[in-house]
Amino acid sequence: MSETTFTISELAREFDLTLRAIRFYEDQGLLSPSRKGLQRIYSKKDRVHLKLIARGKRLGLSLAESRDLIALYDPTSRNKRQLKAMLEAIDTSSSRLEQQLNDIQMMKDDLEEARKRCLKALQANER
Amino acid sequence: MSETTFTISELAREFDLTLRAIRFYEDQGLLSPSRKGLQRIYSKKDRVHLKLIARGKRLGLSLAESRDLIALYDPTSRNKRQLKAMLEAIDTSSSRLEQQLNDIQMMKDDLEEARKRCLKALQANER
DNA sequence: CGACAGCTTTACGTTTACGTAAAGGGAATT
DNA sequence: AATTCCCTTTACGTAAACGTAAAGCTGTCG
Repeated sequence: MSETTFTISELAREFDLTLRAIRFYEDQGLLSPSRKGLQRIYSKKDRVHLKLIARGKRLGLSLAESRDLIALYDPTSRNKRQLKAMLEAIDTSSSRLEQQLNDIQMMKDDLEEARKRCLKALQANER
Repeated sequence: MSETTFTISELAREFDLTLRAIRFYEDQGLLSPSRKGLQRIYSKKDRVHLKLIARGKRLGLSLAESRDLIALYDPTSRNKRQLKAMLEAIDTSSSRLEQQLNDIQMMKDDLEEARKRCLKALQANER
């Protein structure tokens, strides 16, 4: 659209999401595009949010979890209690990511073995 | 239970799943425990399957996707066409894992930044 | 024997994350 | 003026993955 604003289909294309999905995220309070008449105009901030949502989706996060992560980006001033809660949330997320890294490594190993078995079977099959 | 068989609650504890979930996976054809009267007796193979399911779940896989991965472990003889299809499935899964690795790295970086901001805000807050 | 503990089935309910019409506004192109 | 394109709202529908009673079997412990 311009340098700083985006249409819904531009974002849909960029992040491989449907228009319906993007509107749904707005419904859930994760995006807040402005309007030009009826049409939605998305800001850079909206785009960042959507990027986080898409990334979270690929890692199996729920929208609620992505919402929490988005909140970590919001530079609103907070009191001590809130800040400590944020640090805890960050730790929880980090642990989960570590677990996922582990899972991915195991799965990669498994896939590599499966590939070998497959190739061997193909060779035996060739004759 | 013994060295080679498991009860449903043993597996539930080990993989942090509910009994209901495990029974559901059986319903979906991913597990096939034998019976002792009414009670389910799970084999080592069942346990392996469940481990794959749990791992897949943590990475956001659907049950259908986990089912496909489990099939890669099954050493049934296959024809050429099937073997080629398996290799394609393996490639697809691998690509997805690479994407996830990427996503995790970005998310870790983001979380680290958020943590720093948080600590800084806490410091400013102390005075 | 009674009462838990742990397992079972059946079956309806729920949450999440959208999909899918149906009907229409508004600008541009033919 | 009519078509086309892109966007909109409203609203009902759906797939996946279980949750949650309700009611019953089965072994063991006091």
